[in-house]
Amino acid sequence: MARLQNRPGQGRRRASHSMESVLTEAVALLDEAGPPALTFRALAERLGGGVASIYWYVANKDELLDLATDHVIGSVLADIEALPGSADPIDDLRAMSVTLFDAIVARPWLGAYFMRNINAQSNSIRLYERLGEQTLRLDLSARQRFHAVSAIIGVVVGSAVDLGQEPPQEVLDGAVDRDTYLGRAAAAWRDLDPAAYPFVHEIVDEFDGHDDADQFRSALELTLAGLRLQAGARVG
Amino acid sequence: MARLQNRPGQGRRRASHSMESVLTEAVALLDEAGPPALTFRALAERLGGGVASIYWYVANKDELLDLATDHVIGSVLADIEALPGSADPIDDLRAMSVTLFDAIVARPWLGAYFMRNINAQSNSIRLYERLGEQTLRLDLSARQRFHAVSAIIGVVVGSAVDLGQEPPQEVLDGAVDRDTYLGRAAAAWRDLDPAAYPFVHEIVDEFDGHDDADQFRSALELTLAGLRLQAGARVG
DNA sequence: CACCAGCATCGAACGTTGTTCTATCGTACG
DNA sequence: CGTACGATAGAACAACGTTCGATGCTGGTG
Repeated sequence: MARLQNRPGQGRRRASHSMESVLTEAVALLDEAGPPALTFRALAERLGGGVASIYWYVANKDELLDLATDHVIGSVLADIEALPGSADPIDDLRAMSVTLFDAIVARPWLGAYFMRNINAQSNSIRLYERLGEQTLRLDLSARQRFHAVSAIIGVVVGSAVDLGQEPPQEVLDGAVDRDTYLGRAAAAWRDLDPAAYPFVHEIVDEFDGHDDADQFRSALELTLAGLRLQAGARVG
Repeated sequence: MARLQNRPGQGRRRASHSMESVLTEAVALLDEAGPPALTFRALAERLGGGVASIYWYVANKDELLDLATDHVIGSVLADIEALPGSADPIDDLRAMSVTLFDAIVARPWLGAYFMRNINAQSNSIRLYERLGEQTLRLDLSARQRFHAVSAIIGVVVGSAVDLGQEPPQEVLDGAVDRDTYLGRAAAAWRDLDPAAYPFVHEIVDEFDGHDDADQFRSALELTLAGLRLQAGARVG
């Protein structure tokens, strides 16, 4: 079987990548169509190269996801470090959390992969550090500080996972938009027996057309209120 | 090509399943070796039947996961409904949350699939209802109740996702146990520059050998404290 | 200038997965 | 006895992650 390419001036160019370009295109694929769209073949085509070449930069798909996640966490970290800062550490914690949450809203796939990076990848650790430094300004024990940061990240990720897993494929395809999808679920809830499901009927109007950001902010405020109480209780 | 089976008294028996057995075996596979172990072929072999037969019971793998999740949520729901109940709705919320968390600790795969079922599957909706009914005993607006339940579930799932995603394969293989894995991460943290990472150094001893249950309980207490404050503030 | 080492790239192949197609079995009912 | 239908199953397909072996390119050395 004769090789057809490899003619000097005419043949197909070899692609030349870089770690940067690999991660950038990987993120682009994730942004455009979610995790299922990130395949080695799709990524290779986007880079104009072969499938196996990607393995020179990453050991496997898990590492690719880890690095891609940390790549965008880097820009989130830059946003967080650019925040003005205030006299109240809890206000700063809120601002940082909202920044992180907004980033996950913009990139729903981020929520699922963010947490497993915190212990390992550099930008994620720095983000963890920045959150934690605010707790150093509060009168807490080391254990309380550790738990406080875990709680805040838990709230962010918990809310993010909630909204990140919602689209059941038809929303992503654009066939059904998010509001009508939520409305459909709300309609099913309204069909439930009001006697057996008093709470669901109580809040179905709130659920219908609710804003995820409001939901997150409320959860965050509960945790921050508890934290402020905990810090205050220690002083007096 | 002659068919070899189908001899009357001797041939290989046809398998006869049921929705129950399919879900039970699917859960068993998930319990034994996690999500990667749940394949249609492995499930079919366990059921003693063919691969395609499973598709008579479920439309696709997503539905299989949804139903398997709701299947075990059913037993969690039974545990929750068997709880004694108290005069304080927040105490009841805590007891329910801990029950749910314990179930996810016992089945780490549950955390990843639990949330996307809440809007659709029957047992998950009932669980949502039971949590929500406790908020009906608090002096809150409908919106506050909706957000409170979302916040609590967010805390549970956020903590659960944290501990559910930790094992990076070597822990599951049994090659490395969880404590030495955490210790390894802690050692890496200790190598960081103390001047650049003051918070990480402050809490690394807490992180090393920490108990996930403590971490969850602390996060839950913060949210419940905030909730109690919110309910109390409305009365006076 | 020729040559070589090693970095970087690539096509092709392998094994496994979810899913579908089509054929078949077995039983309850007329 | 036969027929319709609930239920089962083997084989095949496309897509995926991953590996293998071979090849191109480039900078330094003789």
